[in-house]
Amino acid sequence: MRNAEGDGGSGSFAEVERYIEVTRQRLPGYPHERVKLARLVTHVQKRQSDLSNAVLKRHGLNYVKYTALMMMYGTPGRTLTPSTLSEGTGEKPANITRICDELLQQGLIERHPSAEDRRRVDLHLTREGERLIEKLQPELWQVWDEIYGCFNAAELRQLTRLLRKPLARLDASG
Amino acid sequence: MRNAEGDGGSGSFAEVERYIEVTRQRLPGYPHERVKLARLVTHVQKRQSDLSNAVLKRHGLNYVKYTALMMMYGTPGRTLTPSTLSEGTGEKPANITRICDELLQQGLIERHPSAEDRRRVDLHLTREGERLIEKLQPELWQVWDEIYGCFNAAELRQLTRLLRKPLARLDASG
DNA sequence: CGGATATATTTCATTTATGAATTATTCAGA
DNA sequence: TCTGAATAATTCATAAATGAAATATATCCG
Repeated sequence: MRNAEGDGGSGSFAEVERYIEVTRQRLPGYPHERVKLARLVTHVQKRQSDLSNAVLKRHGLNYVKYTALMMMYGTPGRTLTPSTLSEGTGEKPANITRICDELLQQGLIERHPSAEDRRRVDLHLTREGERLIEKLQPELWQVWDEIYGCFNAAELRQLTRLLRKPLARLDASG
Repeated sequence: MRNAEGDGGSGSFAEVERYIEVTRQRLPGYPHERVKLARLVTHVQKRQSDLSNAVLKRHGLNYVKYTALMMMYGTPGRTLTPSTLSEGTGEKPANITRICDELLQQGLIERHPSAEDRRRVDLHLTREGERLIEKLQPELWQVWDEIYGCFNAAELRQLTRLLRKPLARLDASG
């Protein structure tokens, strides 16, 4: 009743693997393992943002806004700048501005011109922002459990170690 | 190997790891490994879609449109339906409709009512679509190499095996 | 010092993606 | 057979994200 694809067997990704396999046979040299990995990453990412958005929506947030708040929460002084936020979330600066406008509207952050560098803006998590974050945690931990609960400690370490590699590589090469 | 792999180093993800660590100290029970993994997945996904979009843009495509075309290319008969596309790409049906409108405009696919089930629509890759795909491959393989070239065969297998797990799990639980 | 260049943020137009409602068809069961 | 539920696709209003240009400040170096 609740799953859209019950009969297909082991889930929608099986289908994806099938068409990658056909393509591999059509295109000599097709890097099917890398492609499959890329598709997996996309799917997992979609799932995690869909699931967490479902939770966050009830509290007037979405995944990006929440991540922004969490970055402030995890910063000494609970203050950082839009560019740090942009790097940390992967969102483009223009989007960060919009996100912060909204968080400001909601009273979850404050915006102040930076003292040291007047091009900069300091974004500071308000007490209300902190409270919201703390209230939210249990629901989100449940989401992470739902998605990543299938991994034991060793697998988590393994995955983390591996997925860091392509980021380091790209950082270096632009 | 040419990557600057130090984990205390320059990459933007080091910053992310730092704030996760602080948060971990503030919030007892914070599932920092799972959170870190989630953030990694987001970052890697962003990078791969950014990089491939840069290539695809030159050919009037984007990552989703391209994936849609590839799914058709890898399907016997080069024909499938919007719902298959939606599952395979992770995009919502409304977006698939829009995507297909555009691909149609570009002459890369055709749309026909399905014979067996008249609710359905058959999406068929045109000869021109095929040609575009084949022309594009070398450039894209370069992108996948740029991102995933850091992995050897064993690591690719490992990652693929691991990342399949959360998808299977979510498929089952809705 | 002062001009060129780089960095930080924002604005605005546009592209891309989603939710909710709608239409059409199929299917399951009384 | 008929009726209600499920499925497939689309439309439309709206949200979310981006690129490119604009603004303001900082830094580099003659």
